[in-house]
This record gives sequence, C-alpha cells and structure tokens, in this order.
Amino acid sequence: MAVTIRDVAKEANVSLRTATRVVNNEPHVRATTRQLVREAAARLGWCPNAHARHLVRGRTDRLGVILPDSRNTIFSDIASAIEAQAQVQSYDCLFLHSEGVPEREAKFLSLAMDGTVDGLIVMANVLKENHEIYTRLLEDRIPMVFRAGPETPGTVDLVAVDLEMAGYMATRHLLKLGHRHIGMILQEAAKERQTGRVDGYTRAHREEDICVHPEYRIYCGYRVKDGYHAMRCLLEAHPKITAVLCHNDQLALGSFRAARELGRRIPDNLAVVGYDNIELGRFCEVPLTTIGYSKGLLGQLLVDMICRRIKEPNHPSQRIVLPPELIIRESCGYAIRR
Amino acid sequence: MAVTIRDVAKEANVSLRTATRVVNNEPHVRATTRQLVREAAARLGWCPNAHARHLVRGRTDRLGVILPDSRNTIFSDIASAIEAQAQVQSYDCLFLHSEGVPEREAKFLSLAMDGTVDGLIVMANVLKENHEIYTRLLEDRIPMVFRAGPETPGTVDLVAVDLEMAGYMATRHLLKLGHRHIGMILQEAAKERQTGRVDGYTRAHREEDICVHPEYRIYCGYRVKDGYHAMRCLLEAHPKITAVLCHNDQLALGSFRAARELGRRIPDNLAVVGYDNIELGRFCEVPLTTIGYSKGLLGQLLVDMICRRIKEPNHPSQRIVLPPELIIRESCGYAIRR
DNA sequence: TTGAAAGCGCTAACAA
DNA sequence: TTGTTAGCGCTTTCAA
Repeated sequence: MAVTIRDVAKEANVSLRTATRVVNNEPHVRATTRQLVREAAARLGWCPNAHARHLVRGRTDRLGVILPDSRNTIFSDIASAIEAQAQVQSYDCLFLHSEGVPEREAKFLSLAMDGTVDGLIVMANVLKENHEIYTRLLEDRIPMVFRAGPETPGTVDLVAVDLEMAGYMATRHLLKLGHRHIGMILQEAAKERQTGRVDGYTRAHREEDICVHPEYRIYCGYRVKDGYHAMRCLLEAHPKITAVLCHNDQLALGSFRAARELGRRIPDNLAVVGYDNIELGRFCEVPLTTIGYSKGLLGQLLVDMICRRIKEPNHPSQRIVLPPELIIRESCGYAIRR
Repeated sequence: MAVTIRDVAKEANVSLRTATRVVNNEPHVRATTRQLVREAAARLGWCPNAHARHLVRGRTDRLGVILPDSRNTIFSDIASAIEAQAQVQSYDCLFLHSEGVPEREAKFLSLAMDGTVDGLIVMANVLKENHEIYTRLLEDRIPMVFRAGPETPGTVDLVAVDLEMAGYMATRHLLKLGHRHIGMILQEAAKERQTGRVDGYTRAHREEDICVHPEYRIYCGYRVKDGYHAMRCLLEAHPKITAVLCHNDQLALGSFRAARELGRRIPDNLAVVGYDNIELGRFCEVPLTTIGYSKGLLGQLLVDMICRRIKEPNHPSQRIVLPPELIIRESCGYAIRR
C-alpha cells in the first residue's frame, strides 16, 4: 500500500522520530542524517497523509469560505482578497459555494464541526433554514466570521458595507440628475435582513421632499435572468420609471436586455445603477455606474478576524462597517430633460 | 476538549463497538440500545472527527475539481453539473480555483496525493509548469480525469468538445452571412494545445476558397479586460475585419465595449461569435451568438469517469468527444451588404 | 447482540 | 543529536 513515514525511517536507517524531524524541518538533526532521510523519502515517493497529520495536530491551518453564488464575480473578487490575506496568515482556503441551497450550506457548516477546516468565513446570505445550526456552531464556539448587512443582529464577528449610505448615494445621484421616478430591483433573499438600501433611498427622497413610491420596488432572485425578468415587470407595470437602482451589478447587467426589449435606451431614457463594481460593469457596451467598496480591505478584515477568533476564542466580538463609494460611468448619462 | 465517540459510549454505558455501530447505522444492535446511544450522542453534542474517520477508512468520498478561472461562469455551470452527478455517485466535491497560478494548481494536486480527496477532475488549462507533477500523479495512479481539447496527447481519461467542429461551424456561419474578413480572439494559454478552433476556421475558409489571414488572429489572457484590449488591438490594426470569433463568451462580452468605442455597432457593422453559451450571453443588450455543448453531459461523463477510475485503477483509459452546437442569437445580425 | 483490542499514519512528550 | 512510546478519534477483526 501507500508508503508511510515508518517506511522512510526504515529505509534511511533512523528512528521514526528522526524522520518526522526531517520532514517537518525541525532542528536537532545532523545535516548528513537529514540528507539521508530526504533521499529515502524521495526514493520511496513518500507523501504525508493529511488526515493523520491533522488528526494528531488538532488543526488543519485551513479556512472554509462559504460563498452564496458562484456565478456572481463579485464573490470571486472577494475570494481573491481573502485568499491573499489568508496566505499572509499562513492559512489555506477552501471555497464553498452554497448556491442558495440550504442543504449545501449545512454541509459546509459541518466541515467546521468535523475539523475539516479550522474556521469559517460566511459571505452573506445566511440561509434562515440553517438558523439552528448557526446558533449551535456559535454556542460551540466554532470560529466564524460573517460578511453581512450592518443591521445583522447578534454578537458575532462581522464586517459590512454601509448599505444605507450606498442606497442614499445612488439615489441622490439620480435625483440630482433630475429623475423623479426611481425603481429598485432588490434581492428577495435579502428583503428582511438588508433594509439599508431602501432606507437610504428613502432618506434621499425625503431630503428633496420627493414622494417615495413603494410600488416601484420589485424583489427577485440573484441570477442574471432574474434581473432580466424583474426589469421587464417593473418597467411594464410602471412606465413612468426613468431610473433603476439594482441590488447588485449582476442583476443590473441582466436587466439591460429587458430595457432594450421595451424600447428603452440606456442611458438616453433609462438610468441604471448597480452595486459591487464588478469587472464586467466597466466593459459592457454602456459601462455601468455603480457603488463600490474596497474588496481588498473587506477580504483582509474578514481573514484577520477569523484568525484572531481562532487564536483567541473568547475575544469580544467585533463589527466593522466599510464606507461605500459612488462610481460614475455611463449608465446614468447626464441630467435628463424635464 | 472535544467529545469523542468514547465519551458517547461511556455515557450510554455501552462499548465503543456498539457506539460506532449505531452512529454508522450498522445492523445487529437492539433498538433500545440504539436509542440509548443516539440520545447520549445528542446530549453530548458529539460530532464525528472527519480526519480520524478518513484516516482509518483510507478514503474520503470526496472529489477535487480543479477549475481555471472563478470569474468565468461557464465553470460554475459545469461545476453544477459535476456536483449533481457526484451526488448521484455519493461523492462530495471540493471546487478549487487555480486562477492560472501554477503554485495554486500544484497545491491542489497535492490534495490528491495527501488523501484529502479520492480523485481529481481537472478542467482544462493544465499548466505546463506543473507537467512533472502531473506525470508523477499519473505514474502513482492517482485517479484523475481531464476536460481538455481533443488533441491532448497521452493515455488519460478525458472528455472534450470537438473544437475543430466548433471553429468550423462558427466560421461557416459568418462566411454564409457574407463576411470575408473574420478575426479571431484566442486565449494565449491554449495557443499550443488547442489548435482545433483555428483548424476549423481554416477548413471553412478553404471550403469556400477564401483566403485565410493569419494576422487576423490575436492571442490574449482570459479575463474580461483581455477581451476588451484584444478587440481594440485587432480592430485598430485591421479595420477591414467585419466579424470576430472569440475563444469564449467571457472574452466576447468583454470585447463589446471596445467595438463600441471604435464606432462599431454590433451587429450592424460587426459580428461577434462566442463559445460556451453562458447565461449572460442571452441577456446582454445584443444577445450573443455562440457555440454551445451539453454541460450536463460533460459534467456527468467527467464524474462517471473519475468514479470508475477510483474503483478500477487499471481500467483502460478512455476519451470522449462531445459535439458542439451553433446557437444563433443577434450578435451576428443578418447577411451583410456586399 | 455485544465487546476487547489492534491499528490507520502521524506528532510530540519524554528519555537517553 | 537520536530514539522509545503513547496517543489523536475512529473503524473493524475477531471473539464471546
């Protein structure tokens, strides 16, 4: 069967202890002995068994990162940032895509319980179906940090973007451009837990004494096609709408085709604002005006938090809120004629 | 510390053996005893240690899937198909994104060596830097299957799409529409190992006795922005070009903005064809004409192959080639005026 | 139907 | 500098 470190020790005529010393780069081994063991390992093609190692060490130096949607590239961007910082902290990452399926998310959560990973970074969309499991994990002091809306309840480690401010900035931008009928395409899954965007939208309207139309809000899924259908419904139901705020860039991009099919031209007679600042938004035919935030900082904070939680399980929990930034490109055009 | 199955056995006043029988749903346990153990486990909040279990079992029932680019949604689609079939075969999947970085790919390959996964599905873009490692893995009979071009050498399990046919179909479509100056935006990384598209392109031209311009081919990276830059370069260098074949949809979508910046309107005076049939291609402003293939079948075959390889390490290797399909939408418009 | 005990491959406390 | 040995938490052979 597979060659073990015992075989290597035997081959090199040293004890098991010496062999492990060598393969783990521990000191107190004569250089010649070290060489001997190295050669034996290479000759036999020895490869350490991860399970044995993790079992005895009681840790894996591995982080699990639960992502909601593998098709939305914003999560790839954040994942990159997480991975970069994890490397700094000497951790490997396992990226896990729940795709909005509770059973999948639950399975990933069990990876923390069964020791496959040392801790979990959970990116948004905590599924309420798994609420019990989360509670249990938290009670069991399994290291976890969340990326979520600032309004998330509970005492957990968390980093968020100021969604109220994001909604406010985007809305104010549109109002200043002269828009008076601004729709919102929002994500159903975040309806209850992320009210920030709507709050900001409302505040911007109030500030200008402009009436808010709740019927201009439509809730949908998170896929590209959902953005398409949402835009169609919204525009067909409320043709007065001249601008739309989208929950994220993916939905915004999906909505472009619907606008065109209904005879709308972006930005000539329809303005669209996204959220996330994904790469494709810069390169689509009409570059997307959007809300951005520092993905690098987000990833870094998430990793640093989980690492601290792993090292100090009793450290008081912490929440950090990141500022959003309005990125003006072309999808809102210039001020509309009144 | 953590509660072990020993603790559970003690709590239930049974032996270790009986406890494992219960937690693994083995027969030969009296119903009342079973119940006793279950309750004890629940009371103690016992959770099996994955490493211990995998160590002794010698397997994990887990597959590693190496993907080249987390930002290209085609891989999300194929990953979904893989995961679905893996579930049928009772395997879990770990999705690993190499992002074109040799070190990352190498690290993932080691997951098969160290027993973290039972086998590996490698999606395209095998990095030549890791050629040695691949050779070693193959020699060590680590279960691996590849998704690659049909022209990939060696005796390995592999499933491919007929790229020559894909290139032929796309080119012929454009030629029939009247295009005579057809550019190609190709992926640098696949330049040497995937010549199929170019072969098909050439064949279609020959068939019509139309001259092939090698200078109409440009090679670039795989990101959206690479598609943008490639299209700019290509069109600026060769304004005669009226149609462009892209290595994949992601690149095609990235190229749209470049065309617009150069005063080209798709499809009015520029036709674009992609490859992969990603969701966004249906919903961008001008839906993308592209080459598709059965992602479901691709994923299924990949999984079935790796499972067979795991069960029968000495089974003769197999290669399967899937047929491509031309999906006509709007990005090529109608026949151009000559 | 139940249990005692060996051992998966590795690390690390302790001894020499 | 090197070696002996006891586990990590689990599965499984064999015996009762």
